[in-house]
Amino acid sequence: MTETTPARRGGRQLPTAEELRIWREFIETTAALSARLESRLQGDSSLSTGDYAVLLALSEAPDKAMRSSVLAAHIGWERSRLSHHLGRMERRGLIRRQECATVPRGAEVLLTAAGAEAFGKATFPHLRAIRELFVDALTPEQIVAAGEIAAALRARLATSGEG
Amino acid sequence: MTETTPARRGGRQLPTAEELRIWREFIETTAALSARLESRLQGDSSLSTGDYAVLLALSEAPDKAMRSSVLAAHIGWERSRLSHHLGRMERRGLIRRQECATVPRGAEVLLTAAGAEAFGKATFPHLRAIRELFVDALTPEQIVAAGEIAAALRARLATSGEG
DNA sequence: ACCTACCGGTTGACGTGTCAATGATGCTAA
DNA sequence: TTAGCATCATTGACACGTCAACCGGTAGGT
Repeated sequence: MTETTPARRGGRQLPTAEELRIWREFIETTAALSARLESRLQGDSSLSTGDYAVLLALSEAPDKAMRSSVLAAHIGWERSRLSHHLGRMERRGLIRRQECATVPRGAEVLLTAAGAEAFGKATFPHLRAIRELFVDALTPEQIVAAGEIAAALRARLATSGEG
Repeated sequence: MTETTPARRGGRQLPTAEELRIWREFIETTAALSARLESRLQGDSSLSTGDYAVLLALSEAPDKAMRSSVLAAHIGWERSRLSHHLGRMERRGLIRRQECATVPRGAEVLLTAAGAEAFGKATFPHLRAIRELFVDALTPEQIVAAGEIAAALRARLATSGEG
């Protein structure tokens, strides 16, 4: 972090070797962490994190139901992605879809009893895993730092071109 | 970070609301960052980050060639994943596979001229994007902290059960 | 020699994600 | 009225990842 600052290198656009090493460690570790959580959730409940996100949103919805596009916006997915995923979840009986009475061409997504039960059983182990693999792995200061780093990265993503 | 320590809560196993908020922000932002890098690389060079990892390893290999399983170990992939990916890359002419003379049943992966050229063209924009979206988004202290956080998370992943 | 066990690599099934194209339906303006 | 046009959702094609099964060959033990 000391020997060669960007300025000293005269407008260099490329990361240093050390920056690149940290980048790789950072991005690969977070990916591995996601994968591990995914695998834990799968083992504990036969749900994917995608399933979990959908079920969580529906569980918190007033009538355990949401319009498809509202749901997509809520969890930050493209409609196409959600549509594919709902198809798979419907096959497994976790949700149902029906025409929406109020909105033309709207599709109402309903949480089934099986879906609610699966979500209920998944919640505790999932949160415990987050605690074990993330919260307990870091010091309180590191958790704060992680939040700040995420915020800074997110801000950069928002300002740089979406492409 | 101070008001309620885990101990004060009597062996609680679940994250606090604030911890959970940071967790979500952290994991979603890193995923979005990966996706953005992927999309940049795709736009600049028509390569995926998987392609890039393979081409990078082959480029650095003595003869621009590696045995399949050595390559898999080098980039940390399962053999099956690599096999599928090499099939796709071979169809696009980025690499070739041939029987390995020295090792029975071994497969030698060769970098083609087209592969070397695609990698060469991709490198600079890719590193520039890493600098723009990661290095320049953070303060030097945050970069160090990111490295330490990654190391701590990685250590935890290594010690907790692989499942 | 033969049986077995492992090793390196491939394959198939399937879940997941993106992109582009396609219905179906209302809104708006000539 | 009707010709666009946006909106909501679905679909198909394809890339990518994991898991489990498979195959060919070498090596060990009996």
